[in-house]
Amino acid sequence: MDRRIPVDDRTGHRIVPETIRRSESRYGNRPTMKDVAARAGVGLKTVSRVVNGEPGVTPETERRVQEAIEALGFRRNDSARVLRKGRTASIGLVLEDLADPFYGPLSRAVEEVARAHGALLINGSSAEDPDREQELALALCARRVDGLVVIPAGDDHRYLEPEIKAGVATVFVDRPAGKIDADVVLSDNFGGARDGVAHLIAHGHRRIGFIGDMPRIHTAAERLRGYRAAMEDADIPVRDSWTSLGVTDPARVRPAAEAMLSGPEPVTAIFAGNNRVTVTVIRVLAEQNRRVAFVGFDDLELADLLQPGVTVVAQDAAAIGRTAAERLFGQLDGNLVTPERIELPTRLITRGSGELPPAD
Amino acid sequence: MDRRIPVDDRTGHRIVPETIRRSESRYGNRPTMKDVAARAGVGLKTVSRVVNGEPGVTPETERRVQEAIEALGFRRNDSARVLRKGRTASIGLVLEDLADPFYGPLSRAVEEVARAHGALLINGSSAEDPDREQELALALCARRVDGLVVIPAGDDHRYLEPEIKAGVATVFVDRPAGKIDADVVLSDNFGGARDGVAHLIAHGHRRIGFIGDMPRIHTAAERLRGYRAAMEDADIPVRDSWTSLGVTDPARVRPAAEAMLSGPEPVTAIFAGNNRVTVTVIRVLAEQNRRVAFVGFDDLELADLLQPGVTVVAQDAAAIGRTAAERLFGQLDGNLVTPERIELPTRLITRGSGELPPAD
DNA sequence: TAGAGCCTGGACAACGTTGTCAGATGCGAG
DNA sequence: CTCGCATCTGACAACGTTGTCCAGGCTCTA
Repeated sequence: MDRRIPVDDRTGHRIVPETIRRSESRYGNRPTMKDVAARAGVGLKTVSRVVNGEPGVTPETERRVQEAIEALGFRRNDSARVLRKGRTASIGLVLEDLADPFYGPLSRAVEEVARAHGALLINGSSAEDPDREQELALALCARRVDGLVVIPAGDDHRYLEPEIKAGVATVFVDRPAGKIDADVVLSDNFGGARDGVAHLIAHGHRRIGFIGDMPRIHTAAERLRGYRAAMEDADIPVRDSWTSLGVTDPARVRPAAEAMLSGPEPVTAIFAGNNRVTVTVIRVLAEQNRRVAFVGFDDLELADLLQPGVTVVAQDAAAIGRTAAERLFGQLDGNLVTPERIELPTRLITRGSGELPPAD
Repeated sequence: MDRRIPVDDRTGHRIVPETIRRSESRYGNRPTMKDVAARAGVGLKTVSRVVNGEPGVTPETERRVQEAIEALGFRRNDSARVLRKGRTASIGLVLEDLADPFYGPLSRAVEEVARAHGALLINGSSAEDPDREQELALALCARRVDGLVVIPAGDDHRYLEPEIKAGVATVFVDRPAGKIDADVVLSDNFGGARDGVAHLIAHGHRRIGFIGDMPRIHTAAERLRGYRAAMEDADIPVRDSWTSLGVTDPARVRPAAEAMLSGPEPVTAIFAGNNRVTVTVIRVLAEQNRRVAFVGFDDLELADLLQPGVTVVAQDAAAIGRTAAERLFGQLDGNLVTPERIELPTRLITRGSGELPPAD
């Protein structure tokens, strides 16, 4: 393959014949409106009119144009359109991890609302990394998405200020934005956790463990606060050994749970701060020979089929996504001006594990 | 809200004063390279050079430009860039439903590969509707995505021919493309189902039920074929009443399963054709007082915690996504020319339900 | 000190589309 | 026959960026 390409001695740039250069600059050579116009024997603008269904074209002309479009396999280049019109009819969604079952329905809900508004959804996963979140969000802004739904990984979103000022609609989801004033849609994490723990207390438990994520994550902090509030409401002092923070991966949740269950003052019930923790705790509890009550935050598929059924505080991921997206398009339509914080209620689903009495 | 907008009597177009129109045409007024150039007191191209890290700019000039960029909150408009360069550095993913737990990891895997190639991922759900699939795929092509990963809903993809000819890299996933020749990445549905059913047979079952989706769906047909092959290999004639096709929603799977389990020749084991069927069948089996063996296609979270654990034929969604995406970028790099069909192996995970003996 | 060569910077066209506006055409009325 | 009007059509600029190419200033050497 000695197909040497001549090089400009001075600049080092490759010198390529016009014909080759053309086919190199894009894949294949897509027909443009100009090509269609030429083939149909009409003006450029007439083609544009036909493509966009604008009035003022004779049926006969339209037919000729349609024929040419068909024959050439023309498809309008939306990039160029966007450049001209200013709006891209696409919105961005920055979430943590699309593989997480919580985000699938959320993303889908956002997509459905976007679709109803004629917009496409571009999404990316931050992998819980603030830098990557920023990189992604800004890349989406560079694409000139009309709006941005962000599930924050970091806690400083001032980098979005110029974008918001420039008119990019922005809604934060699941956790509030850091250091800027913006719309937020989230679950009532505090209330949900408080209710879940109160549920355990109502069933006679006093020594209740809490395993959650790092408190620097807003949801984790709120749920911890809910746990503490419920305990305080019931006048139960909380032992340090009953709470485990900052662990979510199985290898570390397991010993944390086991420690709570042994110790001098073993817990009789555990509240899990999120779905990943829940899964591991359920595993640990299944291995115990005494029955320990359990309530988890976030619902799980098949939770009702386990023995006992898993009682959970459920969030409605789809509702959150829908609300956020609607808020976003509300901003775009210019109806919404002042940022708002919308808290969606959670729902306690009792299935058995949370109703077990203390095994003292 | 009587904010009437004057309308041109003739065209019906809204007549909007220039000032408003401008702010309507884009949100806010984003600074352009021209603005940056003016502020920094340099030429347009110099700004471009700085933004793209091209050589040939004095540190001092670069500093001035950076300062202006900072001050104005400039961000390059990638739409314009795309128009000029021909490539969008984005790929499209058309899947069935992002809320389905199978597609989350798949999508995420595609995203990771895209990211490694500096591309963004735009995805959309077809909701298993062929028209919507086409609409989505073509919308993505209009955006000039560099490539397209499609999980087919329909069975005729000739509408993509002009796009493929124009250079849009295309890979089909999970099911082969209809009526066109293109890359496909899928699981060994036939082999997986055959293995799963053979596993049941090996544990002594002869009356084995199959509940699957409509055979017009390729995966469903292949799995059915696998079921039949396994039965035939063991010289077991299949009763019509043992197979139920075309049902996936719980309301219809339930009676189908119950019918197989009663009847004159009740099955002693059931093979489920996909994850949605699996969930319902497990529910039905949990209510039975005799133990029925079970193997499902597709893994489930918590499958190991059920009593008994659920034996499944697992697909590796992430591997499928990764393979497809790599194939896509392979096409884009011009390495791959002839379409190929790549089948990924499935894995039988034994957890108990599939090892139950027949309860005759 | 002049000339050659390098380095930096900027003017300009082009990407494919849409908005504006004016020209062409056809028809009916004066 | 000419004018006016309505209808249809097309030339042209602009969107914001990048590739090409040339100019001017600098350094280095003879």
